[in-house]
Amino acid sequence: MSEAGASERPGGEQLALIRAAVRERKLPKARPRTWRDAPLAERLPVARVLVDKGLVHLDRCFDYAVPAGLDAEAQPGVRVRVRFGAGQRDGRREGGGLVNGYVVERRADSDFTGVLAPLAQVLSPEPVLTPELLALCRAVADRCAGALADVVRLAIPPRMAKAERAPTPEPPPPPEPPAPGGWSRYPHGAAFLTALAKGRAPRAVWTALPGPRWPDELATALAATLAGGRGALAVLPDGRAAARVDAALTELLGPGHHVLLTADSGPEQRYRRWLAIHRGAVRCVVGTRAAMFAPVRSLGLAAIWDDGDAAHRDDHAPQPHARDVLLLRATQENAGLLLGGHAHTAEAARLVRGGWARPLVPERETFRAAAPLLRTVGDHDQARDEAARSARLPTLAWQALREGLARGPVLVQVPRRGYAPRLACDRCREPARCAGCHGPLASVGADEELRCGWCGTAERSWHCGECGGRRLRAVVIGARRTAEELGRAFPSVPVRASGRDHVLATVPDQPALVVSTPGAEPVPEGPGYAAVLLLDGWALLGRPDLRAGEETLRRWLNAAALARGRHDGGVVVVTAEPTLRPVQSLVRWDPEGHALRELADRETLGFPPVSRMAAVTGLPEAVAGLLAVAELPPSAEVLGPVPLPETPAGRPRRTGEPPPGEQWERALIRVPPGAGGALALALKTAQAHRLTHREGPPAWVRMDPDDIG
DNA sequence: AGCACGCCGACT
DNA sequence: GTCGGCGTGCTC
Repeated sequence: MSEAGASERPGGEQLALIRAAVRERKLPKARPRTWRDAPLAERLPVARVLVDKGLVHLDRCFDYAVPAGLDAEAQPGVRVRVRFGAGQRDGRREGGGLVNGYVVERRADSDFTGVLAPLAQVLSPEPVLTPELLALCRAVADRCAGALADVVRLAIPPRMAKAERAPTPEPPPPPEPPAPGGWSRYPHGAAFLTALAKGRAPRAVWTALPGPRWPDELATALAATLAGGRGALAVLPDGRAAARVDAALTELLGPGHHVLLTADSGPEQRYRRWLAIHRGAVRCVVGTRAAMFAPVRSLGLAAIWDDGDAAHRDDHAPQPHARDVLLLRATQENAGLLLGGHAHTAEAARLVRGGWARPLVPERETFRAAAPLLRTVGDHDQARDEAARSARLPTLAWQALREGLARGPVLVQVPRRGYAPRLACDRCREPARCAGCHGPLASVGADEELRCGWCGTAERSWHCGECGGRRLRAVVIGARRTAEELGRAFPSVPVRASGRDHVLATVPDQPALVVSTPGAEPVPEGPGYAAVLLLDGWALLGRPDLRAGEETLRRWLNAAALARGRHDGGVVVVTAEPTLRPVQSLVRWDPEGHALRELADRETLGFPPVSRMAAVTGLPEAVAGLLAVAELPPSAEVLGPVPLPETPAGRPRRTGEPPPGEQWERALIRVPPGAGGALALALKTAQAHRLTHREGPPAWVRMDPDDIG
């Protein structure tokens, strides 16, 4: 059976021959091939389709023929079904499963030399993958060394036919520009709102004042953008925070102007809301990270709250970070950007230092009026204090607690279990770092040999870079019980616990002992906590993590921001060495200064975010294999590989973590500023190469890894 | 990933 | 000769 024969209209005799061949199993059973005779679209008969398969080596589009019957509906952006996967035989398509995809472009011709398969079906005429969304997904995929189809899957929720059939209401008219409200407490606050309302694209890093007003301020910025006739988007780290901004926005504008996009809503409601945004019926979105791709029409403001929170990174491949996505959107869609929080990341500091964003910071006086009184209890004070030793609580903290409980709720922040850091200087608590690459030192194996967690170099003569100390100590946690004991010490007040599985949204303005792990602090209903105790800070600070200082300060500031102002008797006590940088930054309430110094340090040490990094993980063979094929940029520096700790039993395994029993390795690759794109491309190409050639077990690639020790 | 291709050993 | 092992490579 020749190609020519197949393209002829088969006569009865030929059909009989084919049937005989099928019966004799010379040919597999042919599917109906009505399309071959069906006429194609007259204009632009080729559809370029993004096939929904997230394989890196398939990270390109495929051309399909557009049957005349689908001509009208097969517009760019619509969902289609196509046959994909099987090869060809005798010039005839056979088999191959139906997969979903998106029409990306209609074309006059194809550069594919073979016979195009036809689109099998247009699933819906809704053009969900708009050119803007496609461009954004492409940029995100490139940045994360991921496949376009994977990113599109994050950006567009699964279709629900019922939601699509519902009629779309008209969008409400733009609201009146809101009053500045809390923004009048910031020197450039009103100007920022005006710029948004006038359709400009201001970019700001906002240091929010302590207290409960930031959701109103965020809502006001969104409303100002709406007033200027554009759309707005705010991404928050968790559902609780999103609900607060949602409530503030409803208070400000009433219902109908915005939607809440969080994981709580079911698939149909989620798609319904997404469609309302896509169709322009709603112009403002408040949500968690799933909202970062929300197709807001003519975006005027992309806002993110507390960008240091780990929840802002999606855990689906290729794990984009909401901050990165919103930065890309602000640039691509010419929108304003608001990066707000009580704390500051080094990434935020970099945007300000480079002049890309302006600081939105209140005057020192305003701070002083809003902030609580901040006190520290160092280890030395603690050791001297015999009386409090039994409760493992220094006198100062004890006093603050007792006095606070007389006036209202008291918050006790306790590190979560499992935050056991590795090694630190016995004298000054500075985390022990590798002399070569500044990675964290850890004691590995039974011989307790000291090795770098990044590059694996053995360290035989460690001494502390800060104080010259030569003794190391393993930093241990014993904090949770302390908090439990506190409850017994105050039997007359109720004890409320808030933690990971058990988060309290609010607490009433009554005396109560509120014990919480970082990030789960209940919002006080009244003016704030009378006192906030930040316990065992050294345990957070001692974590062998690049971001330990930044992260500790972030958690402290977020908890301290819930306290009453000092004029209302609000006190915050932190038990950590007062000379440490994050402790000093807390006491001075200086998140910008901390982030700037952090940024400068990381720059000299060659750390992110100035340098960029990628992590390659997998079985040793996989990591080595990928590194062997990767044509890394010449400036790239490979650290490791080193063995990766096994996934702790009990905790669900995250993507890119070893399955139980497998011993994985990790290599870090670091490039200087500007080479991040080239690094991502090189790693993606290497991935594709290994996958097409079936070269051993798979390796995981992650750009900008968070947990780099 | 599937799935079909092709090129070598045990069987009718 | 032919069936089928799974090593290789492609998917419009």
